[in-house]
Amino acid sequence: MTTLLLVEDDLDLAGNIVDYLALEDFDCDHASNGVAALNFLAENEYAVVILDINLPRLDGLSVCERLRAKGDDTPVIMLTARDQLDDKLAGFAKGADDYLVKPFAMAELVARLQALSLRRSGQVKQLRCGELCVDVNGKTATLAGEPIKMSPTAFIVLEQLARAYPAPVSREMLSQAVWGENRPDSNSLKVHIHHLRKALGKESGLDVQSATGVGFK
Amino acid sequence: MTTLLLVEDDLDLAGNIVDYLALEDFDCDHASNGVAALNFLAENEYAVVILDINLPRLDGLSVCERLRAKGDDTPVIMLTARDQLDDKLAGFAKGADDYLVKPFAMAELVARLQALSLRRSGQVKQLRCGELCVDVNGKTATLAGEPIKMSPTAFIVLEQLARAYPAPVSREMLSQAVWGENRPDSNSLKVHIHHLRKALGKESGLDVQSATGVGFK
DNA sequence: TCAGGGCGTTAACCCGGCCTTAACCCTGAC
DNA sequence: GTCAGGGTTAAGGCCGGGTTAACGCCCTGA
Repeated sequence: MTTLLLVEDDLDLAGNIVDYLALEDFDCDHASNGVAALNFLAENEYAVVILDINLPRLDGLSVCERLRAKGDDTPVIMLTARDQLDDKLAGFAKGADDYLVKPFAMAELVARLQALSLRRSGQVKQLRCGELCVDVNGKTATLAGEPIKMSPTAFIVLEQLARAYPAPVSREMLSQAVWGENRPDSNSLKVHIHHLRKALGKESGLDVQSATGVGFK
Repeated sequence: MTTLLLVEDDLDLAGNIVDYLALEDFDCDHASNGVAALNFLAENEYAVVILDINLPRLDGLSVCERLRAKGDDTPVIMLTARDQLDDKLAGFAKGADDYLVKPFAMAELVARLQALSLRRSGQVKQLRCGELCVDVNGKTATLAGEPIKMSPTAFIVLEQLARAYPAPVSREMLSQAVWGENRPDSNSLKVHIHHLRKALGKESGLDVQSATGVGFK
């Protein structure tokens, strides 16, 4: 069951979508104007946002723009009757991930939702970064086919790095992933990263660090 | 510059796409049949795959299916003349991330490519000034493709300059960005700018100054 | 029950790079 | 000629990451 936000002012259509998606195992929150949408988004995490462009109070393009400005990268699929190329480009320019023109087939909406949500977070059990292959389920990793021996926590760190690859991950993020809230005092993380580095050997990419950013792959 | 794989057997169309994408800073490998595509994918890493469905040797749906079976989750955008709903659903079912029906506008293809590639790699926020490319998240900068080695504070200065480009930035602004409130006494800024200049080398534009305004790019 | 090994944590130490500072140099203007 | 402003360079201190070793815990197997 994945949760998503539907932003649509046509209540009939919204109802249809909610009902249909319920059958497909999607749970919908519903906002009927742009301001409400932003409020929902500020308070909850969604797998995807379905965003109509013509909205009261604040139009969909602006909603998307503000969302991105806040650093939120929740996938957005725009839903609108405007089918001109410029409209589409405007949507993508504001940070949309997909753009569907009304009228559309429910089945296509579902397919696109799944492509955006399922694939993105979870589901993918194998992460690949060049020679490195991380099996999230099996808690194992291989480098150029050779299995890598490492401790559980080292694996957690590696998994985080692999997920974000090639973007860097902050120390904060890594601590969060390993310890949750009550994280230990000292340089434990340093040591784990050190172990990880040693486990990976010198080959392939290593991980780097900066004032705030940390490790690549 | 992002690299992608174009799989298309119509050589005229493929040529057009490659040329057009080159203008948009995409670097394309090209495969003209399904088997070749899988070989490319086995040996290289791509930001996105553009995949025609009607292909010699092995059709696009099968290519995508095998790719996913191997655990590869490179984003795939399918490109085909088949516009029936069932065709689209089949594409998504095989693991496609997007589906574009021919004929399509090049601009839309580019927009969708960017949505697929940029977003996945952690929201690459980059500022460009001619040959110079500044990655705000990764805290790195490249000049004509070559990474530039520089200290954190030098990067902050560069980022400010790149943001304002081509407008000049006041010393005041730069100090604010680097130090916040309690800024140091002496000519530290001068030194950092000097380091930055040296890091950038003599090439491309350098930075200038005026009575109160400072550096361009 | 006890011994051992793996793992996580902590502390101590090393090392390099970065930032700062303080000269000094150069050029252009008055 | 002097002065002011920016540019350059070198020296020194500090901070932070990297490395290593030791300790304690838990789980396992004898």
